[in-house]
Amino acid sequence: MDILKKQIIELLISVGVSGNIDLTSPPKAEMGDLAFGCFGIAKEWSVSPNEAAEKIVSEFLNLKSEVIKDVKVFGPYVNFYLNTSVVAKIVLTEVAKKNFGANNLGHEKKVLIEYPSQNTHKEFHIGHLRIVAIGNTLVNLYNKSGFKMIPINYVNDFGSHVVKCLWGVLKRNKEQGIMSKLPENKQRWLGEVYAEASNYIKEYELEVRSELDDLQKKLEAKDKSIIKLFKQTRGWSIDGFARLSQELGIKHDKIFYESDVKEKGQKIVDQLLQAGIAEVGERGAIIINLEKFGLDIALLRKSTGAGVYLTSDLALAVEKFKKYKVEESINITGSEQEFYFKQLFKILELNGFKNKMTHIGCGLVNLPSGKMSSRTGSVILYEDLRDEIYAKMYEETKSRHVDWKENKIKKIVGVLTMAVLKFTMQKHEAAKLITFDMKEATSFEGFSAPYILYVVARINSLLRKSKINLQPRFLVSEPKINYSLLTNGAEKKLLMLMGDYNEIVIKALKNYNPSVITKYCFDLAQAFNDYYNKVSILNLDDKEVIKARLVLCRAVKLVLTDALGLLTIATVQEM
RNA sequence: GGCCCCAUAGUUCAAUGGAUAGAACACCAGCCUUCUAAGCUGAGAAUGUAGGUUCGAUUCCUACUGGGGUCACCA
Repeated sequence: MDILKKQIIELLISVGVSGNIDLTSPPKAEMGDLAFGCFGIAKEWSVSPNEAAEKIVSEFLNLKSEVIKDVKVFGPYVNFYLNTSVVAKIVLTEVAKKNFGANNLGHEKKVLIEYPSQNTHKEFHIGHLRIVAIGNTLVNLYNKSGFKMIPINYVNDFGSHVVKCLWGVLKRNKEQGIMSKLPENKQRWLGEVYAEASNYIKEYELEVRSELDDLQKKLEAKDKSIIKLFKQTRGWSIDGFARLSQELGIKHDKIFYESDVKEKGQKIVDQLLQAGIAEVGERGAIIINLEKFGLDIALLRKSTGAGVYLTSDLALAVEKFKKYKVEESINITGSEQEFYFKQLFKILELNGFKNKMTHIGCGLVNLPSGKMSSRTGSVILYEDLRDEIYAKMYEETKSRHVDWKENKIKKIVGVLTMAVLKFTMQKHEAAKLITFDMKEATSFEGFSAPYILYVVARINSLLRKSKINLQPRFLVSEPKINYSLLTNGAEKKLLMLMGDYNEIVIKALKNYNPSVITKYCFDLAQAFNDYYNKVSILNLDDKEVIKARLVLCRAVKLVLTDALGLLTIATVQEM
């Protein structure tokens, strides 16, 4: 498609158009395939956009081009009607190439990406799922764009949430002797204990404050009375995360823990204090005044001497660049941490840190009832959502395919479940808050993963039933295909969409927005369903037409599979 | 209260400052003796309010209204 656009842009230049030439898609198929808006050039020529369009079209009548079938004026636009067989040849040849849709914006540049930065001793809910889904896709988008991505995670295993959770475990154990009869999913159990404890603490803060402070001091001093329980519970969380990472397709190069960098962070705080950048605040806490930057006051060290999240993050920033020598570091978190990251980056800057750091704030996942809150129990855990979707999907699949074996159903339902989870979390603009609706998430119609996987399954079925052996994918295109047999509007629409893939990848990357990809998958799948319902692909007399259409169908499958792959969504043969 | 973000059909979401504001769900009317009906076709339905910039504003600016987030011992 780049090739195609380039040809048209060159022709426009040859008739005197200059500047940044951008070709867009007309709103309706009857209005052509590509359009050039004459607003900019009209100004340059000191005529109205409509006059400029007329002038360009009259010049075009003298030009000859294989690609362009016709050129028409629509008000201020010059619209091009393309020769479908030429488009087919170009697009289908491109799609068959290895790594179709890739670009080289990155020039091998090394970039580090940190997500989802969750905590041990706490629950893993659907908000975390969203960050994981988006993070995974960003890694893929960067890699497809010629960057060398290094995904890492930073797990906070040492904050006051750990203290609260341990306090809760001890309390429960004392009251119920619970440690001997723990459930299998201990990571989840810790999350429950944390929620319960933190709820209790909020209510009876004054009574238990000193107990908590004492526990935190013991923990930081690695006191024997608590360190064993800490290590044990920390291990449960970490094992749980490892399982979830595997399940969700996260491939971290390394996992940093707060306990690794905490002491280094404290040293940086000392330096900041000595340099006069930080100061002593209320009750002897160490703070840094960022009011002149509009960033209020940040706490670097508690009055008890204990560090906070910021303390460790200062050291982590240094460590990351030292270890990986990357040109940029990206953090993906929930948008509620935007202010925090502004403070962090400003402090690093004041400390003479010059490396490029970017924060991407993903919109939170709300429920129809409002914000998720473990306090009121209105939290949807990732595992619960997964199981719910799996159950519905299983029922659906079983009722459709009574003859399928249990193993086959389970395998396919497993793929579909992950697809639904990831698609749901990426169908909206990444930065925007979403309202999660269970009913919608477990409905498998319309703008959803099954709709798209269904198209891939249909194409697989066509390819199986055709009994025509197409060339393997990477032997470029089909040498014996008669592209002029692809003529109808639905075919052209599919070709034009596939031709856009390259630009879609770049757009998604530049906006840090995977929803550009989900939307694209849906558009392409929808165009295919339209095609599928309009024409026959296999039930035809002319074998050459069957072959040409099959090659087109296979191209759609390849592009959809690749795009879904960016979203870390796998496809199925049948469903 | 300060700062940041958001406001589009009944609902959930789209739309680099450009053509008649697109989808999905829900609702109503149709399509399986034919390649997978998790599909397709058709109908109704929307830019919070008031200004401004522009040839042109859902998009940019200002104010207002409503919602969310955040603002040193939480992460």
